[in-house]
Amino acid sequence: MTTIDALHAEWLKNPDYVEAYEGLEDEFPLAAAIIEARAKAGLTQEQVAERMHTTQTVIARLESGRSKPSTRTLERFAKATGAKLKISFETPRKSA
Amino acid sequence: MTTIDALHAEWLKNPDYVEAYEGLEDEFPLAAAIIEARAKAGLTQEQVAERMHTTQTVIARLESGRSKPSTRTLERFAKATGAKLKISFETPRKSA
DNA sequence: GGGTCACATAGCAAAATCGCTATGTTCTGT
DNA sequence: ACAGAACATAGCGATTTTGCTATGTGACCC
Repeated sequence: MTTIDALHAEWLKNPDYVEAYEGLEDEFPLAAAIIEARAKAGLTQEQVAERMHTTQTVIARLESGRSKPSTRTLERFAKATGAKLKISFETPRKSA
Repeated sequence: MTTIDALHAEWLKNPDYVEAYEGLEDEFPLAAAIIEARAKAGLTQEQVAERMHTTQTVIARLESGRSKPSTRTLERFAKATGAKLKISFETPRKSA
């Protein structure tokens, strides 16, 4: 476990987050994915913001689901959290 | 096979598209995904544009990879092609 | 209580995407 | 060669996201 993980483990495993995006994943699946990605990275909003060269406000807005971010922003967020952005279009069965 | 599929099958299975995004999927994976989604839907750029209440120009710009579309646009595109937008953050192994 | 940390919200200027028209290119069929 | 279809590109106003500061809330520790 890295130092960062250890330091933030307390509030990361806090059920607050679980609750938070359990309610969100229906309404704002993107926001939920963002929250989860940051949680997995073990970073605070401000730390992610730093790595994106922006402010904590922006991250909060992303996680609130009150914005339709561009792929430019999503890419930067992915890099900041050490993740890889994956956008795909799932085509449902067209059978009977 | 629907009527639309039949009508457009000719140029849809045309290797042009395969070539096109085979070169793109490295540089512009999103553009490639968009092209593929439209191909699977069997629609022309103009038809997709209509369903998105926009113009053919916009679709061309999306598929060219010269834009960083917002998730609002991606959602509309997904609906237009009968697909489901899926955005996720893939977290790589952090093991040795 | 006082202080700090993490996160949320408000509001506005700057920058980006979006929507649109006009026009060009390539291919196909006649 | 001509006409039409499908797609690409240029350019510009309109709408949206972005970036920022200021401020508020709740939790934790001293």
